[in-house]
Amino acid sequence: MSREEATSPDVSRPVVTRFAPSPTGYLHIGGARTALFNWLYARGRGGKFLLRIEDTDRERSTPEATAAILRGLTWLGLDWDGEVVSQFERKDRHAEVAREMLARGTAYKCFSTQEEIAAFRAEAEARGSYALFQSPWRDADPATFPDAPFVIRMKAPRTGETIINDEVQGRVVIQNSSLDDMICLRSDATPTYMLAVVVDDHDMGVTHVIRGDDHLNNAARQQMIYDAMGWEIPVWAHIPLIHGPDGKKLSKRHGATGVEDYQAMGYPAAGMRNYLTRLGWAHGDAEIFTTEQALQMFDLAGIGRGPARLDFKKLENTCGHHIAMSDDAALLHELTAYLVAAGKPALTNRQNTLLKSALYCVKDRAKTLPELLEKAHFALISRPVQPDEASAKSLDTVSRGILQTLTPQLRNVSWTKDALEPILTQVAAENGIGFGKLAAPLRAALAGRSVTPSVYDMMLVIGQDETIARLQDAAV
RNA sequence: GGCCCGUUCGUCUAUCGGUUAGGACACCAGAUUUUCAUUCUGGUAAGAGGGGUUCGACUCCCCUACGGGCUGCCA
Repeated sequence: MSREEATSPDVSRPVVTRFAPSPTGYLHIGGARTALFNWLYARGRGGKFLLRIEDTDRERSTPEATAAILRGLTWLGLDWDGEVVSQFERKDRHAEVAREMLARGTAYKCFSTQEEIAAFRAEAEARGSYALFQSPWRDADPATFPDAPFVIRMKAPRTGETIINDEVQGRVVIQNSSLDDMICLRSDATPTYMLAVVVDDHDMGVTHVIRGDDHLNNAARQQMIYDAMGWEIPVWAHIPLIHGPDGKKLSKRHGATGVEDYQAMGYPAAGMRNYLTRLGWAHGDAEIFTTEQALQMFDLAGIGRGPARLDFKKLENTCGHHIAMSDDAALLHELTAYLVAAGKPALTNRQNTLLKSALYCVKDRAKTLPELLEKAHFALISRPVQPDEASAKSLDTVSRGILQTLTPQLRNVSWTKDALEPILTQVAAENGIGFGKLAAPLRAALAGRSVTPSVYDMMLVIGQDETIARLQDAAV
């Protein structure tokens, strides 16, 4: 199979992967998944995961974007090794390599101006054809060089083919005749992306380049630079991009595209990781798994070749499982971070304590953090309880009367479900109503909601005194 | 325009020439439940189209369609 043949592992080298975003905006969901795949691959193999900010485009790069990317990765729990590398700061090294290519004869100085190149293209277009720009300086005699600005271009082979052995895409053959002599160093001596990635990946010891498949074609040009410098080519893995629910390329039109938006919407990081891992990757029937399990299972062979669409329902379902699975302390911690991210007020100590004791009965019914908070509403509020519209309806005069007869019976009982259950059932029976009819006003009185956990759980969580007080409030 | 990549239920996917094409989400029906939810049971639902190769193709090859990418002194 081509995917197996594509493998050229060098088991003697430890795995080094990297995530290399350009800081032109927030960390979008597709980039987050790319980072996750790199992280999983490296960490699952005892390797290193590096972070490099591709900030060579000074016009569009901002420190705010870099900060947002770092925040996003941190939230997702994707920790990187060593310092964050700024590509811009390595520009001297890039220029050095360009000069070395010059010395090796694998690159050349090109004095063609941008106007000349534009004119060349315009002419080709006017003829209705398309032609690669071929620099007249490729084989020029240095004696003819003008005293003018120049760029350094790769002296790319014009015949033959370049073969990309990709772990995901298989063997991809690119005709060299379809590639031009790309610019490596601009006339202002700054490197282009094409040169900078290769130099950085090489210098950083990157062994596996896992990135979006929009770079698949670029890999051929980059491979030429590796060859020109006599460097070892990394293992390529070009993964399909994520699309919106409508199958179109992900954009702002689809709403939330930044990972921080997801945090603010209350998706737990563990659920997010699980969902993103499964998006475009599979390992048999594994659906819900911990990060430790993902680390064990993740491999390049499991990555699919088609673009995957975002499915919020499945995201929610996955997150629901993770909320139910996570331990209370971690959940509370995450909840705190969520409130900050969502710009909501923090919980008081009292609320925290009550919420903690309420978790057992709300954890497995929430798919997101705000949903969890809503289910735990009864534990977060203090008297007087304000019933919402739906629950207020069940507090009519009849049910108020019932609450009045019930409350005194709650005073001298041991506060356990076993002791409370017979009392409530009996009160319901005495009034000739089903238990459901009694539960409704209880919910309204205790939580001010018509949808809550079991009334027993609520009573146990808030305690005897608070229960009686809330019932008395509602009974008058 | 040229080149490159992709295409299995609505969605994420399994399958690596021989399966009643499996699982998950969603959806529908039923059961459990003091509400909602959870949980449980069952169900609907797929190989883009057309040619080959082969005893046999979802799987290999070609063409078409559709989607995406690259084709910048952007990354």
